[in-house]
Amino acid sequence: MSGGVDSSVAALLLKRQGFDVVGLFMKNWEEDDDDEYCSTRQDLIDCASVAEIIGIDLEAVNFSAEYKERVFSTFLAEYSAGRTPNPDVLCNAEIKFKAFLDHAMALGAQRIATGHYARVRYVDAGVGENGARVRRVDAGVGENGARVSQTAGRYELLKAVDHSKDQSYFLHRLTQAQLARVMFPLGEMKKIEVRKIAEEAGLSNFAKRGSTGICFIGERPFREFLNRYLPRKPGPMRTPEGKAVGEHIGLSFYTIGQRKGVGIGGLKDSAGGPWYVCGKDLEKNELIVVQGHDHPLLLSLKLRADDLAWVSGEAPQARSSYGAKTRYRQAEALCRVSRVSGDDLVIEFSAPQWAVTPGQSAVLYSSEVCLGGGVIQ
RNA sequence: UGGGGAGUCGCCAAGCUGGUUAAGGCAGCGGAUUUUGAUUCCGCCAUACGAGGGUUCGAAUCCUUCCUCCCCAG
Repeated sequence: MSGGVDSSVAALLLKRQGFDVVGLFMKNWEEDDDDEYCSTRQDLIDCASVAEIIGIDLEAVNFSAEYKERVFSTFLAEYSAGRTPNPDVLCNAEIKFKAFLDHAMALGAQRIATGHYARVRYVDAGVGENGARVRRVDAGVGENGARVSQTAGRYELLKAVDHSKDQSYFLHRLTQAQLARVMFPLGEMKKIEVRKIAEEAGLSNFAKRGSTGICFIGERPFREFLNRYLPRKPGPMRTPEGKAVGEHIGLSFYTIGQRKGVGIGGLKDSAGGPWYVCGKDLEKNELIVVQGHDHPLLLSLKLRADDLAWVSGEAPQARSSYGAKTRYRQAEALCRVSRVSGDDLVIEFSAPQWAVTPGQSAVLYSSEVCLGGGVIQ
């Protein structure tokens, strides 16, 4: 439980369904305990309040060490390499659904549940991707816990019913073993319904604003935050034609498609549109910028990804008509997988994608099913 | 130095045949959206028009002096 409405309602729903629920509050970041952006204290208070109301025990666990070691270190390494990682994808794979899952199991739990908007279903053996003989894995199933050891079928990660809140993107690196022990009680609900349930149940946080920013670290001025760990390294900003148009503070502090912070004002003979980052030249320490949101250099028809992870454990077939997302909250795009191996994957889109960014995850979908994905190169 | 041109918000840039509150864009700031970083959307952003004098009921817009910059001559 985070202290937000989602995980609170998730706990509430399970409790109502008769599960023996224990709330676990994770604290995974302790470098900013006293600063203005730290909301951990309040979050814990909210958790305690909710736990009291729904009548469950609450425990706190601290995975700060694991978080730093398995998530934050890669986060920094990626940024210093000029890329733009998605720490929350890693956080789910390594912390929430690994360290935390293990901890819960050690405590004697059968499953863990979170407030994510996504669904899991168990598919019996012999049924294809579009098979009809599927069996929902939800709160009603699972007395006997995980089925991962059975060779009979497999688990699928599905999008949330409410596509506008779907968070399967963040969960795409989860494995069969992990999914076998996971429940997402909110997968079929809409956010408004969740808040309504919270309000009706008298949960004090029913109207609490959703948290954003890197999970466990929270929302804060990003440049300053990054600058605490990475040094500035100024250099020129250039157009693809080589014209110098400004100065950057360090390649790590920018991402592809970024407009804010580029700081280029009006130029003598330019059209006057905003400037966007479209590339980085690490050798020369130059930031490449273009003018206009629809500049061709901001568009990609294909991408290569590696560090692959597939929910089923097996790579999907190279074929057409998959859906793919190159970042969270971007419309899914029609694509074909033109090459896939154990090491990497090449995706070709039917329509150009805007600001495909190295370090972000490319996630594949087959209609409602999240297949997994990799890291964009 | 002579001749020509220009000086309007951090940067571009309208307005400069005088008339209520000085366009717009970029940047910046604030907010909305958002469990990454971005994007997107909305709002704010020159009592001030290089400086000083005039003319006028009224000037960024006319006159004048000075300052600065650019171009061509030398």
